[in-house]
Amino acid sequence: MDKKSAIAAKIHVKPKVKIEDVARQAAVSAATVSRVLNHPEIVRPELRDKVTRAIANLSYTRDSAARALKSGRMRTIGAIVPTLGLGIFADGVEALQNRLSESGYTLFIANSQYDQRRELQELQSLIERGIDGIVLVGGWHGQELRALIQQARVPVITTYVSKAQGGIPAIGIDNYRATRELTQYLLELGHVRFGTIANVPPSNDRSRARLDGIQKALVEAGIHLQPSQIIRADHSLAQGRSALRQLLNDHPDITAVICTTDTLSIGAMAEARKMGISVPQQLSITGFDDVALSAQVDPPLTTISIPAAEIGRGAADYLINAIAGMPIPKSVQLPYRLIIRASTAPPRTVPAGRRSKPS
Amino acid sequence: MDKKSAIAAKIHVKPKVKIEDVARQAAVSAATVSRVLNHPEIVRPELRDKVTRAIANLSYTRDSAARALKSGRMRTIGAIVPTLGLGIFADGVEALQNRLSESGYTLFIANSQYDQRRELQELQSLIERGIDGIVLVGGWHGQELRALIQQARVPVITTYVSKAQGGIPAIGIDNYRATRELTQYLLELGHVRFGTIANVPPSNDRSRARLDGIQKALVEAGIHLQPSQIIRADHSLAQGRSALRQLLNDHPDITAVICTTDTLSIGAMAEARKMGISVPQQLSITGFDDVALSAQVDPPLTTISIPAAEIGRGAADYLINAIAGMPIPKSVQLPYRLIIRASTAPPRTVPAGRRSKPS
DNA sequence: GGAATTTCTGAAATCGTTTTCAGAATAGAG
DNA sequence: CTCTATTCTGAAAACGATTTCAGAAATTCC
Repeated sequence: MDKKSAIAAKIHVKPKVKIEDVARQAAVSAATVSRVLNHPEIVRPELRDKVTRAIANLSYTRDSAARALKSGRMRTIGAIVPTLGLGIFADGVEALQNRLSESGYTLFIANSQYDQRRELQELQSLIERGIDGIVLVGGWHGQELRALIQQARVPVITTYVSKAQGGIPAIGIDNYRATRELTQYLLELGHVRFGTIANVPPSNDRSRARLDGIQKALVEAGIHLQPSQIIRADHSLAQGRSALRQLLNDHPDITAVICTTDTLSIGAMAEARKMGISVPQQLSITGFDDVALSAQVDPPLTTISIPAAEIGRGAADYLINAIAGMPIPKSVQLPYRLIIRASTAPPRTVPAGRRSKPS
Repeated sequence: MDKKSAIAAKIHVKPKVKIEDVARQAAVSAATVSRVLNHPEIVRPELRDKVTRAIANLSYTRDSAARALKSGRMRTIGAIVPTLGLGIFADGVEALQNRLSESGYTLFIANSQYDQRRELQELQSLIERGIDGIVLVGGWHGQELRALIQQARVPVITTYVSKAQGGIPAIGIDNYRATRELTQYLLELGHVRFGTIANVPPSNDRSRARLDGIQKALVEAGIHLQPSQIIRADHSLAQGRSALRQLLNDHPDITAVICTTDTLSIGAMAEARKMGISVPQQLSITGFDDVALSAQVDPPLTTISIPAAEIGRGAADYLINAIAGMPIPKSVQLPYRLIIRASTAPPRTVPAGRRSKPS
């Protein structure tokens, strides 16, 4: 008997409650129920209450597929980030999701693993799903991707960069100016011999812009970096370590190391400690991103702070407005902040000690 | 003239190509096109080719809303995590998304900010969207939430814990056993006086299980922790710092501090360094999670490693199977690993020096 | 109190697929 | 070469909500 009823329960999957059931219970038409749901103000309060009660009673929830089909809107945004493993992206996505959720939108998420091929696939899949808007990271996207977007006629915004590229609007900071300012600060401190650790891949346009900013500032000061003064590294602490080692091996007289990422600089700082080099007395190190950890390491890291949450919120607002057909800016430039902490100091006037390092 | 054509272009939004257009071009019926799309093997190769070509020609993509409406499946999974800011969750979500994507599913993401109220809302929204499966984190969810899930008859899995609770299957590690083993290791090292830093909220059942595991191991060794030996802290480096300070202030003779989270232990280590206490010589510190940073700090942290990526993948597989009606396990227990690094050592036989701390 | 507005409500068409059902075409058997 | 089995294919009916259009009810005005 038990078994039988269990089976029966399983067979009778669910007599899904639909809008007409609500209409019947409230003794109105389906149209009215729909109106209560979508434009409550246009239906007489009396009826509205009856309907609301019936909805609660039957615990009715509308079928979003049917709704999407009829209205042509999925109420859904898609985001493709290189990886969620980076705090800075995770924060942005979280803010994006929160803001979207407030407006009744839901967020689809995908990650590209820094691979353009992969990004394109995920975008394709998202578009097939009929999303209403897209959030991308960075400005460097293939021609194919742009074509796909244009054909799908879906609003897009690209984040963490400040310049619209290929017609895609952007929201973020000016990476180039940021590192340029940071480098100028180091120059003002009196540094002359620099090393740079930049994250790969170079196809990453944010990394590229950051590197350009550094070089620009240096060139303006008459300093030209040799290729061996620029180490490329994966985005990891371990690579930051080995990069610093290599840098100091080739150029023992360097007094400042500029990294394009906090992770790299924290790795570099760890290695410096291991090598017995004191930061910032003997070596200044800077980062970029201002992740939570950066304020807590010893010494606290001088870096550039990116308003990730604002970027996320801004992207959400942008898309919501774009979908609603409201006027939208071509791109939004958010302020970065140069955070000066204790990992930077003027160079020793007579850089000694390290000079004697054998070969 | 330019203007006019621009307007015309704007007005003619998009003559969306639908299945019938493809059918017409291929000179078959809409039904056949649908079949080619969904069960290619049952249609004659000759026709199939014609249809495939027509699809490519018109670059047709099916409307997922209509598809979802008719077939009753959204091909969508929803995940609600406490926050994406924690690397451990971000990694899990990333793995989840990757696996889902391989199977043609898309991932909705929401975050609850560790708030049950919020979690419920997001779940409601996800269910209204007609998702086919749900991924939750942790085992402690309100009665309301369970009712909602049951009513929606959607497969669910809860992650990062190992025991099914309230009928919700789980995939993850046994947090209780993990800290118990870790604590036993410290006991074997010879430690007798312990401090604990546990992350709040206590409603967090993973944190709770970890704390229980610690206490169980200690009690087995005849050691009872006083309330003041257990500090509760938010999940942040800064709180780890202040917790350690408080702990040592109240109990200067402690030789080992067990933290329920790497973040807390890294904060604690930073504070120990500042206080001039050497780790592990004077104080052993342990963490939980094995985040990327833990291997890189100085000294590298002894901790428990959680297989986040496997959890993500496992959750994806579980839901995909559940949706397909395949047999599914009640819950899956994945192995954690005790990673012994350099932040732990036997206690000094004569704990000196720190004793003299004033007050 | 009746006519002219104004405000609400309901019936029915529609969104784009999927799928059932039956009929057409092909193959196989005698 | 006809008759029965097999495959395949197409017409049409869902899926469940939204929205237009027109008609009913309530309100206002003279």
